[in-house]
Amino acid sequence: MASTIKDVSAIAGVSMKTVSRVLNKERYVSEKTRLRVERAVAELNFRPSVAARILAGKRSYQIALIYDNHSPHYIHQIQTGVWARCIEEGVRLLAQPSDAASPFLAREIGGLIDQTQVDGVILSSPVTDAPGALEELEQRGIPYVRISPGTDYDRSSSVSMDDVQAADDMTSHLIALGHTRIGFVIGHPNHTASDQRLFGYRRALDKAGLTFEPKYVRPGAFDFSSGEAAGDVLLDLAQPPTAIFASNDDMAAGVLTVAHRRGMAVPRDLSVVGFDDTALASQLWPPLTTVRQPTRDLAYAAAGLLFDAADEIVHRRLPHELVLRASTSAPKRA
Amino acid sequence: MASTIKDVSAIAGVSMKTVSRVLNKERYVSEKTRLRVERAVAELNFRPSVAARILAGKRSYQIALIYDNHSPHYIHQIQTGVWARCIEEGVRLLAQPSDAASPFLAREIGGLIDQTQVDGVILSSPVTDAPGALEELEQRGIPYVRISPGTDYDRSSSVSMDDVQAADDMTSHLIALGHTRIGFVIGHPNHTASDQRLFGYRRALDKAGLTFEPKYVRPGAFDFSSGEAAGDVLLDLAQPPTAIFASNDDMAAGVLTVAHRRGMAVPRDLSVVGFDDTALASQLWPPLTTVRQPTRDLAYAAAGLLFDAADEIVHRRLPHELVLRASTSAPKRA
DNA sequence: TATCAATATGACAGCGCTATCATACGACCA
DNA sequence: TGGTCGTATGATAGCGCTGTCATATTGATA
Repeated sequence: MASTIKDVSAIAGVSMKTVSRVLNKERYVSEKTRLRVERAVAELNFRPSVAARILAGKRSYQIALIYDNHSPHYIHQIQTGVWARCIEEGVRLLAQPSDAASPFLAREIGGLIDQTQVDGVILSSPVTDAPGALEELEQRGIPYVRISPGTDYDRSSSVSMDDVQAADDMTSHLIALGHTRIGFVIGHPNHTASDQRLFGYRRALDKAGLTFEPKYVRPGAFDFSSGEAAGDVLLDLAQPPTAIFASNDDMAAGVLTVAHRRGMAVPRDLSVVGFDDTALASQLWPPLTTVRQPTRDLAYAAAGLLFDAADEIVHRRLPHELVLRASTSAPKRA
Repeated sequence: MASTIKDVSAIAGVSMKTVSRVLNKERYVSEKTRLRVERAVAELNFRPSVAARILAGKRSYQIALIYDNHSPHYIHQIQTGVWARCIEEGVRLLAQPSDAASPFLAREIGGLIDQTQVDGVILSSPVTDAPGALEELEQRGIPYVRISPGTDYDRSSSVSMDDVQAADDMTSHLIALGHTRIGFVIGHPNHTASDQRLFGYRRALDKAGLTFEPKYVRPGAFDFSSGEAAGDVLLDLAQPPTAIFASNDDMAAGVLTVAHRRGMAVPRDLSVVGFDDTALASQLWPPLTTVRQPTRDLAYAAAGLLFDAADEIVHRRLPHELVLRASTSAPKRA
């Protein structure tokens, strides 16, 4: 069946340990023997057993990605990014869905570590902010990196974008177009990014000397139907907004649907913008002006931080970008 | 740190082997000792090391899911379904992206098995039809189940839906509405489902006594932009179709965008339908009439077949459903 | 030439489990 | 009463690697 390190060592005419040295790129192996071993490995198409490595060694060559997010696009990009970096490193990725609000989260993470002996963990938002989870990881001394954490910023390395600035940029863009009544749909209350985007919206209004009107701000949950609900309320106002900024693309799609349903033309009668730049944004009609969140790159960078794991804590901030499409224009003259 | 089976056996006052028996639900353990062991396990919060189990035993308590698909929604549903079933079984899932067209696919799968000793493999379309992959699995005697295979139907257990019938149903629905010029956008050539959906479309035309017009059929690739391209060609025809059936929702979104861009009202000027019923379908304007493909359930069932693995080959076929939304109506009177 | 560090290799234990085989204890039948 | 079976438990080996320590072998230096 599958060959073992013993088979390789027999063919190469060296000890098992020397084969192990070659596999792990340890020092103190002569060029000559290294080549002999590598030839034997290739000949047998030998792959070391992960299980045996874990059991015998300190490293497991596995990391876990823990996520709780209901946007398939977001998860997909996170997975893809982390996975790409793992491939480069020759490390296996265990993708672990979970429930950030579950009281058993810490226990589940502990179980995962005991069972798999992963070398490190990547937490994506909002699991990043589950206090039990962080404690569990620290108690076990497992290195971890967080993607877009909202709290305990100094507790671990992390990667993130500047949600406040991005929301500020987007709001300022709408103001620059001439909008003064700008609706806002907040994200899911579990995600810290929600607060930050709201804050950026307010900051931009302040800077422009516009007064913040609570009636123009509606709660949401990052999903399509909460966008619809918020859109309906906003457009029912006596003085409806001329632009609506939804905290993510899914909710923006909901707003767009409401506008269509009411026979409003976008962007002529209403400008709509989102956040994330998921595939959805460019597949809607009209294509959505949005903020490009570098999700894949954030995930890639997070894995990088984990592997480079110097002991110091590092925060990497990746740039966002305004993506201007066809869902925005100057407001209609009243 | 993490406790071992030895710690448990000490506390419970039994041998390691007896603890092992309890963990594996083997026969021949008295009720009394079983309870004692279970109490000790709970007390220590003990989780057996997967690595040690793999190394010592025959089973690895891991299965792999191999996919190559660029629709995040589809992957997400597949992953979710398989994962749900794995949880029930207490089995770990390794999700493995891959490239179905790669000449190294078989070798990669072989490597995965050697490294991880997975107990079984789930292949999702189109990896299901990569001949090298199947050979590799059979040669190693690893049980595998395929989700929506297109070829070698008798070679393994599988789960699938009836793509031909579904496309037939959808086409018949359009015909029943009064459409006679029905455009069709084919799926990605790598996926067998593409052929089957095309076949179903033709069968429905035949049954209704409509002649098949090659000019109404355009190639596609299951992505948004190929839908746009096909839509443009179809709507440029001297006698354009009054309805367009795209082989998946992403492409239907592309067609919808083309229609909007031309100032056509959907469904008044053009009916558009898709296939899959991804989240996208209900987030578009107008909401898309489509075929609900039971992706999550297919994945769940596939994992079930793998675990039940009687030696016989089983094919499970899950029902589809026409989801009628607002993107279809009778054609405009000429 | 003797000494030492740097380099190169191997012998062997043991990681935490499961498989195999041995053993012990009733219960039951002839 | 002894033999046999089904049930319940333990002792021990070993899965395929890596870590530790011991042991060459080299080249440079005193």
